[in-house]
Amino acid sequence: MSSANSLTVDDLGSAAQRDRRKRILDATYELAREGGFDAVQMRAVADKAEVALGTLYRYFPSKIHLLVSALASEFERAEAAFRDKPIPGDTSSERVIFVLKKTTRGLQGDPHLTEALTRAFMFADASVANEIHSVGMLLSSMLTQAMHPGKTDLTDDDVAIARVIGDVWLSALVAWVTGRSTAAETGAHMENAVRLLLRD
Amino acid sequence: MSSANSLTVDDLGSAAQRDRRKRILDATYELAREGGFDAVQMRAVADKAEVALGTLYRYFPSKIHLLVSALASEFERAEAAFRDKPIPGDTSSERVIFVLKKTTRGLQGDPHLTEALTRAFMFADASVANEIHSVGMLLSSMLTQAMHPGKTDLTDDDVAIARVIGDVWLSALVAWVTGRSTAAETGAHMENAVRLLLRD
DNA sequence: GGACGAAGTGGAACGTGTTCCTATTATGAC
DNA sequence: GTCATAATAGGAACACGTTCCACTTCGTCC
Repeated sequence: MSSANSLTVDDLGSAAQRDRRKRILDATYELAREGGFDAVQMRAVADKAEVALGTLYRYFPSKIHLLVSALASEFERAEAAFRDKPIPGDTSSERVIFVLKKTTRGLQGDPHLTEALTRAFMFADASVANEIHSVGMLLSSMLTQAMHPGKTDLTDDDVAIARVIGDVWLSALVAWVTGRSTAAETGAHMENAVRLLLRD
Repeated sequence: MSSANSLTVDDLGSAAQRDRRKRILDATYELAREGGFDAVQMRAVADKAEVALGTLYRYFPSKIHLLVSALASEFERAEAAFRDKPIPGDTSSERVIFVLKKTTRGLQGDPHLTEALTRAFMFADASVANEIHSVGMLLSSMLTQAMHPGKTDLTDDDVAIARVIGDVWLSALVAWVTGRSTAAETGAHMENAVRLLLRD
């Protein structure tokens, strides 16, 4: 696995380059949606995005970087969607469960895509730290906002709870994408965890 | 990924076969300890175990099956070690933290081995369900025993809590083996989670 | 002890992630 | 406009997981 970083939008000077990057990510999504992790083959991505294989590797130094970057931009969309509208629910747990279920349902609507992104996330090593960190921050921010809408001075416990919920969510997702549990079990397990952590 | 199962000890008739299986797992451990996931190369395992590549694949239908089987037998050892001696600690949380820290320290003493086993576990798909299930049961049993030594009529909450702790442990482990968090952070995060879940 | 099927050997071959090299094209300084 | 440099194209080559095949050995039943 390479130690270089993926090229972000900000790294790219010209419009042509930003367009190449977008074509690559679009091709990745499409292949992932159709056939999951295994279908995202680097030659296929390059072909579909109409870039050379070497160029693909210049933009994303490995398949894992590529998929985790795709995951990160998916999360950016999700986080942005929650940021504006208030989250329904009277208690922390209701709001957190709302966010989890909504996000999870979104993912479960695209099982192959989710499988591809989750597998990549779990397989990522330290060289993907930047991309992983983005995802972690976004998830944590979504959860703490759901717990305490508008609150900025979060306690250590708030952050710890969000992190535990994030862990459970990830484990549940892995169990689901790898066919070890059903969507319903995933949901029930997450609700259980939230109930145990946020007793309000 | 193949859909067949790994051959367990019970599946194997002759002593020569059990010996082959053991040689394969020993070779796997040795390579994993030296160089982690990437160093466990199927040709290298076959060479070191002195079996043909085809035989290796007969015993373990993929690299993932092989490594998750190795993980399962590691957990069997750990679980057996806890089963006999009483677990020190006056409260549930103390005992659970003891078990987690002890197990984690054991794993952290062999970073490459742990990396190999954890990566495999996280990458496993439904075809590895049997092996995964063994690991899950052993982990859950260790945790519930630590929470309530000797108790047999566990409540749903007991089981749910054990599962959440297991999830956190796994996420922490993944973060550690992929170099995203230090051993100390891993420990602190697990303690936090236990404290939030078991308030006694 | 001979026959037969299962298990094992040795190794070629294939697919896909990754690397690398050369030729060509775009970009920017002057 | 010209040139130097970087970026891209196109594709060969390599590594390792996996599959497959022809052959040999082992265990078992008669």
